[in-house]
Amino acid sequence: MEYPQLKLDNQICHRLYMASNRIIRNYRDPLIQLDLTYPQYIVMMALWEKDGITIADLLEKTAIDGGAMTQILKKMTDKSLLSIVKDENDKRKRIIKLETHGSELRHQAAAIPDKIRCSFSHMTDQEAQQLIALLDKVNQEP
Amino acid sequence: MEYPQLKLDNQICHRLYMASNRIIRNYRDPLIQLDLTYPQYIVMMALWEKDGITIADLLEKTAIDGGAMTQILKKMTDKSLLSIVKDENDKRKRIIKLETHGSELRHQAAAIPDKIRCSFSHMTDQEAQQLIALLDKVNQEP
DNA sequence: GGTTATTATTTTGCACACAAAGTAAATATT
DNA sequence: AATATTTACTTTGTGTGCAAAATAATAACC
Repeated sequence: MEYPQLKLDNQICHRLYMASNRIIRNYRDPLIQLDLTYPQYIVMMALWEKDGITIADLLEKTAIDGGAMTQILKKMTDKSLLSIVKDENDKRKRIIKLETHGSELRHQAAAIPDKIRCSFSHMTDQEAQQLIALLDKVNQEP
Repeated sequence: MEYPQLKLDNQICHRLYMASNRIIRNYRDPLIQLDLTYPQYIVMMALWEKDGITIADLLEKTAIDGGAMTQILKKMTDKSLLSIVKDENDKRKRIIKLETHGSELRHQAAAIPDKIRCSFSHMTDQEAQQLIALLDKVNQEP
């Protein structure tokens, strides 16, 4: 083969692309029960961990795009999951606060089976830990 | 912590999501030189490997969404990268054929540095092979 | 203290992922 | 052979990723 680096089978990025799409797709059904999309679910997980943070903090924690975040938060506000409050100390900032409905959803989310969560029935715990470590290396890149 | 499975740090899927987005983002600049998006680049790689295949074959090889593929191929046709031909044996099928411009782009694509291609300056070859094997396990899932 | 630069967020425009519904042609059923 | 089913692909609508430009408020500078 003239250019082996152009073979799809040799491309880590294509495997990541497929794996990411596949897992998000597997989440779709359980998340529809909660009336959440996958990025909205990430926002919820960030807020369940720490409520009342700024949008900038949320962007850093979730790695969601800033432009998308505005739209996502607007939709989540419409669903009464959270509210967006001005920071009185610094009026450029917005603070995101969970509403009752958003907090309560946590218990339902915890019931999503781990098999669906990770979609790794073929994978041992050790392999999962290995995968996490390798993905962290990828995510350290600039 | 009440629900450790809801912690973002414990989520393989969130790491996959970040890693996939990051690598595709890293591809953006070199691909802009070729006037390609990342999914269009995947289609090109599939065709450079095997020209003259059907859309169904292309969908299987690339794991791109069917609805998106129609639009992607239309845009690539407009850029004279390929043409879409009816299969005379089975008129439901379409055969995708590279045009001259599409074939020639291969040499430019081969010049994209491996560091950008894989975005893994922190990663040894052995770790890359490990990651590939683990991602293949993920991609075996239903 | 007024101008400039930086930070935090929003807006806009394009491309794609996905589901669901639609179309057209081949195949299966009877 | 007429109907039904399946296959191959397209269309539509919503949500998101991304870059670039816009807005607004704070911080920095002279």
